[in-house]
Amino acid sequence: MTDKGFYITTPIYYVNDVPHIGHAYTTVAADVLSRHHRLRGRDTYFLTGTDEHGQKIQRAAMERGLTAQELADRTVVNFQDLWKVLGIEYDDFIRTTEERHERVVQHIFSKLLAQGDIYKGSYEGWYCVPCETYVPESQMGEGRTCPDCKRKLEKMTEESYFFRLSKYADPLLEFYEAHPEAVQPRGRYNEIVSFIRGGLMDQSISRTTISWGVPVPENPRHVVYVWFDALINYLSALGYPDEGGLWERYWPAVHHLVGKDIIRFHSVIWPAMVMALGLNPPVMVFAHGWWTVEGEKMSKSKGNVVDPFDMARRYGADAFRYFLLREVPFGLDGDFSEQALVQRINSDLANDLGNLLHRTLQMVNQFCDGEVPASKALHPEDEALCREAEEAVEAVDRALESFAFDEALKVLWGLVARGNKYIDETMPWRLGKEGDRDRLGTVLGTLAQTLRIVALLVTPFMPSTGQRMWQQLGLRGAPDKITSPAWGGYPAGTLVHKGEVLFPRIDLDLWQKERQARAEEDKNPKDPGDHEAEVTIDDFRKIELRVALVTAVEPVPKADKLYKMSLDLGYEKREIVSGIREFYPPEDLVGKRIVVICNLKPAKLRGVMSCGMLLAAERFDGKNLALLTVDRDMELGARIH
RNA sequence: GGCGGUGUAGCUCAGUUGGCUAGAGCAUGCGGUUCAUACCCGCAGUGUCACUGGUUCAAUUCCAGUCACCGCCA
Repeated sequence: MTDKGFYITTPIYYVNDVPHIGHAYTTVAADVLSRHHRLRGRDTYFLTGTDEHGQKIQRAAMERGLTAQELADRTVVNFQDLWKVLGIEYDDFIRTTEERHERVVQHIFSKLLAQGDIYKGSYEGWYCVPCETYVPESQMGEGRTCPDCKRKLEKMTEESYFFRLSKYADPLLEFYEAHPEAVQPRGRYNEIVSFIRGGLMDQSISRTTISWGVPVPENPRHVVYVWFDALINYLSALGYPDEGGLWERYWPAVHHLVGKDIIRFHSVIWPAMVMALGLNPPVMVFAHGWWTVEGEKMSKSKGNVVDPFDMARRYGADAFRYFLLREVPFGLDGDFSEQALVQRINSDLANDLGNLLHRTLQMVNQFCDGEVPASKALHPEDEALCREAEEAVEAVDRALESFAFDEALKVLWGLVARGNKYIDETMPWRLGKEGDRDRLGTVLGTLAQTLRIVALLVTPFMPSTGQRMWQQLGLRGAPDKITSPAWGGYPAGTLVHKGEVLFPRIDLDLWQKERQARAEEDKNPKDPGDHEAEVTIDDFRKIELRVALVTAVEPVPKADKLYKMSLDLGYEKREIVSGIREFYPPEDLVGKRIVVICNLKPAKLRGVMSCGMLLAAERFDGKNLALLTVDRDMELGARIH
């Protein structure tokens, strides 16, 4: 590897998605590598972000009565929150709707257009008008129909800009022949090379049928196609092409972690784009596998999508991180199940690691008043453990050099097992009772040294666990600041602070029962109980509900829950007061079409007259609510029956 | 159909350029221990190394074929 630096990226995630285990997987992996290399003193940069352009976003926004930007602003938070919860420490988070990105997309487009790597042509394909998408030959249904809506496809010709990918087939092959490690794992490398050998077609990179994207500077009727736009984030985030930008420092020492579904974009189109810019292609694209859930493919319709927030809350972020990287070799597909996660927690985290720390500190407390004594003469078994620890440090480094997270963790747990065995062999409790202070001190000191190394090695994988071990061992500073995990860094005479166990064992019977109870509850939701007496249709008709547009929102003074909202009903304007301030910022409300009761008797709230009431759904616990809106365009004042 | 990969213990997988009784973890059984989160340590296993044939003193490892599964072929 180059010592130029270590630039690691995740894909930028599409804001239309809800974060799931796949997003968490890639990002945790990148975080571990980033933390690890940083700790080894390497110049490291970690980038993640979101992809916010494109037709799907545009349509999803319309369906929810938002602008595309509003939708993006709202959902980007899902990702940023998840990264906080999972302890992800990125250096930068880029959004493709940021000015710093769009500017670079336009710059690159213009540059490539000027030098002839982009040209104007026409795109011909089979188009589904209702779905507004082109359908490739391979995905068509019987008799040229749309795979989604089953309707007939139409042949369409559209003006489009093309990237001259064909020109880069040979340079790409040359590059890959010289750098067989540039696409990993090996199987993917073979696929990519044989794909390129089959010849490359120029790529359509602009659309005139959609508007949510970066406009082509030379021809604003066109919007840059979302993939061309998105890939550029890896450079735009580094301040390309500005002089003195980070890209000069980190390019091409970039390592792209991607799912196997998007490897072609990253190892064919993207390197070609980069070559067209006169830069060297990325040093590595690593395609990891996919997760199934309980043996089945994950899908929204099956309802088996794993929610990383839920896993982190229920089992802890560190345990979840550990499981993802330990269970399956990076690059292969894996299967997720809560059962397997719980087993890992119990056997690896609780029994092996947590218990090793716990029993060691317990003996320090019990036999040495909480103070780790100085080591005296070393016996062969002490030296063996020391050697083992030093070898583990090297082996973990080596494994991570090839992104073999599972190997690294196996090595580390081998050291933990050695520690447990060492205790059984040396029997420090017997030394304590027999009063062999010297030997006891040496044994406990050796264990403390070992645990210190374990904490350091564990930290990139499980940052808060490393921190907790550090603290319990009574060490100063922080494990994510120590750059060389050398033996002997544990000072004699240190007072330990034995605290709560790192990972409580999960009682399997109890866990099963709780799980069943949860499943039951999902099937038979709890009755909230606040039911009303039966009403007739005439009773209901007395309530006049209409569609209203929110035109202005301002807080009511001295009332932290209230807004004064100006509404437009089409035939008249009026003001209402509403207690939704803690759930919606004003800018989220203005422009929304909501549902109001118009014939409610006006009332004065905090000195402000309220002429009507809006409708919202409230969660059982009252901790959130959602406004009622209409699900398609509707004239103001429309009556609701 | 073309190219590539995989098939090893109940489960998940390691097996470097062919060579000592084929390994690890988990799960199972038995024993030890009591500092510890009923934890840890030790021992015990079971395998026609997919199938058939070939090369070789020797093949899980190399070669050919068969079967099964998987990936890529915009």
